[in-house]
Amino acid sequence: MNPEGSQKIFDVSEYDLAATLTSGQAFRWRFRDGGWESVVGSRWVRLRENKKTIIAETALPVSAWNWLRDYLRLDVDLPEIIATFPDDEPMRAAIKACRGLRLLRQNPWECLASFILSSTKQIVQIEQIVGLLCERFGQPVTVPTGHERVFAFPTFARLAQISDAELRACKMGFRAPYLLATAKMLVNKEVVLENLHRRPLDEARGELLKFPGVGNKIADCVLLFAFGFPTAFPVDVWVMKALRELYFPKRRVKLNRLQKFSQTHFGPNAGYAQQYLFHYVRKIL
DNA sequence: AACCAGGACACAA
DNA sequence: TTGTGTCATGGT
Repeated sequence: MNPEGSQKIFDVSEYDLAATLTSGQAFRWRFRDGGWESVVGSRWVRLRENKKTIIAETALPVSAWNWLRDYLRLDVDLPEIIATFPDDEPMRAAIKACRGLRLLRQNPWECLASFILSSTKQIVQIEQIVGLLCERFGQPVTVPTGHERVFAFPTFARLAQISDAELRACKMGFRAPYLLATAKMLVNKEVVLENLHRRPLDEARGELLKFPGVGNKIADCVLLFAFGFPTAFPVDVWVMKALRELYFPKRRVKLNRLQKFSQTHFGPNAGYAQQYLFHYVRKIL
């Protein structure tokens, strides 16, 4: 393919790349030429899946692949996770419909910024906004010869010096001041994202809630998709629909009640269960 | 053409 | 604590 780059074959089982990369946890993966392309950190990468392998290809030489193993969480034993799900009808249906669905481990800042931009937006629109942001303010990364230009996710230091108007021009609307203020707080070290994964869940959530535009739902997304807290359970409109229609049919249950239910019912890997429900209801509704 | 989208926030009651 | 309007933009 590209003689300058590297290729690596990972042995995997129960890993559905398409489901994982399009399930609304990451917003920068695109399917092209038979593979999934994105930027992880500052590296362009293309992933293809065979029966029992994932083939990774980079544009630059790579000596160690732990950055990608970590991102894809290749060490996770999925059947072991699924075995902890509650044994009820909705979960059985979701598991059956989402074989191989995984959670990623994303960069905290990119994840936080992306989900600040996600509120009351459809996934396709979030992808568009994030795409514009990277294209306009991100550092260019090396791509295979002849490939279109690709950019890294912009740093918070870079975004902190961008005007409100420039951000709104990326179609993010009222979310622009939230993103800008968040970037500035990070520059000033009012909140530090590093090592947040070592803190207790509630403390880590408390730190994330300090950012403007971040409430419980977005905080839980970052806790789950970036910091790897296995019980974080973001409840958005889709998960709310899933919980209402699958667990409380024909009863008008309030969001607060659903959140309490989610914290007690889904076990030590509730976050994974949540992702299965999310992906499941979006397929059947 | 209405309705809705991986919400958060200020403000009522 | 629980409910309502508002914010910006575009897909379905």
